[in-house]
Order: sequence, then structure tokens, then C-alpha cells
Amino acid sequence: MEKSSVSALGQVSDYFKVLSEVSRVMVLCSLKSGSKNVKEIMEETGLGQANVSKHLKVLKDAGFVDRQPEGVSVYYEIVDPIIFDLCNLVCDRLSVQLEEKAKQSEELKALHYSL
Amino acid sequence: MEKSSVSALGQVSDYFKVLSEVSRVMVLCSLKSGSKNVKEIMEETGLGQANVSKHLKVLKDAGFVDRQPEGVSVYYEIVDPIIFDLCNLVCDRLSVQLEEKAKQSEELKALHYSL
DNA sequence: AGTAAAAACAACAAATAAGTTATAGAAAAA
DNA sequence: TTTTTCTATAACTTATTTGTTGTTTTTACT
Repeated sequence: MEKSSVSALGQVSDYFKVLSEVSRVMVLCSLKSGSKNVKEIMEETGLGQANVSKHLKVLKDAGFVDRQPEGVSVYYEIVDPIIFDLCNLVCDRLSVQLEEKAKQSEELKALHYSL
Repeated sequence: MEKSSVSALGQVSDYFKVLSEVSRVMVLCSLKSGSKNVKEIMEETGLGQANVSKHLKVLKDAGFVDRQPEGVSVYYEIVDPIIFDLCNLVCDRLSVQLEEKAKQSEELKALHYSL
């Protein structure tokens, strides 16, 4: 496997890494309805101040959100709603997986009663 | 933020977590061209045996790949090519980000010469 | 049976990351 | 100016996770 390919794949996995923490996804979700400042994000997510700040920095560095100071507070907003497309794709896939498992469960139950 | 929402978001972030490691994405990529056994994956990715085995377990548990023993070796294959849709979405997004940065760089250069 | 090959598993070391506490900085209000 | 409010940063602790080494298990072959 070529060095350049690995590097490119590394960028992709780094992108996914940003979305691989519940807290960060929660922060993104709280921003889905529009621009919010840190305190509002804290209240909506229930996360601590320093924690939210740190996650927001990660999200900003990765280009997920935009930072906009206004007076004392700082407002953040989603840069590109592609994130939600990604999440929806994953949600659909998870639903399918669950349905398949449910079906298997039903088959097992049927087998049980037929024995 | 509701408990059930957090739980659902946790499932989503767990899904992304699987894709957040270069090694695992490399393994998935090596399987893009078709079913392969562990040794073939090792050769294509350059990863160690135990390491590949562990990543394959993670991928299998998450429902990304299917396991199929054949004689002494075990073949793995992609279950759902949705992963590549996800990766392509991310790649497109990363390209756009890079283009924007390049444009900014050009603007900076132009500014430099005009001063 | 005994050996060889392939993959999984267990245990360990090292690296990475998350959350907390405490502190510092910056802007508005008193 | 002093104080208050909001956010960022640093230092630290703890928890996860990765990769490696060594061992075990399973299957095929002699």
C-alpha cells in the first residue's frame, strides 16, 4: 500500500475521529438549530465549560464549525451541514442492522416453538 | 439533552469510531477489491498479524465485514459498501477544504505583491 | 500421531484522549 | 478603575486504545 494512499486515508480517518466522540456529536447537534454561544451549548449538552471549549476547538480546527466572538461571549455555528448527511447515512445503516437483528431474533423464536 | 438522544448519538459516534483509525480504514480498503484472507490483508497493508486480526474483530463486531473460514485461512469481505460512500463524501469535503485554503493562499500572495 | 501453517487470543507497554480543576485573559458593566 | 461575566488555556488524572510478543487453537499435510 502506497505511502501517499496511507496519508490520504489518514486524513479521512482523522475526519471520522472528530465525529467519534459522543460529546462532540452532541455539541454539533446542539448547533443544528443555529448559532449558539458556549454557555448555551453547555446548557443544552450538560457538558462542563472547559470540556465544551476544548471540543469546540477540535471542531473548529477540523473545519466543522466557525467561531464568532460577540462582546463577552463567542458564538459558534456549523460550517457545512454535510455532517448531518453523514450522520443520517449512518443512522439509516444502524436501523437496517437493528432490523436484521430483530428478524434473526424472530427466526430464533419461531425455531424454538417448532422444536 | 435527552438521555435517549444521547444514547442514539453514542451509537453514531461509535460507528464513526470504527472508521477513525488509519489501520482499520486501510484494512477496509484492501477489501474493496474483494474477499481476502488475513495473510493477504497483512501483505497489502503492511500491518502485523495480531494487529490485523484485532482490527478485523472490531470491524466484524461493528458489522462492517463478514468472516468466512476456508480451510486453514479465514476470508473477510465487506458487508455493506456504504462505507465507501461515507469515505467519498468525506474525501469530497476535504478536497473542498483544501481548495479553499489554496484560494486563501493565492489571495495572500496577491496581497503581498500589491504592497 | 506429528508437524506445519494460519488466525485468534491474552497480556503487556506505550501512546492518545477525555474530563476536571484551577488559572488567566478579554470585554462589558458598575 | 474595579468588578463581573464569559471563554480559553494549562496542568493533571484517569481511561481507552494501539501495537507487539508470546501462546493457543484449528485445520491440512506427511
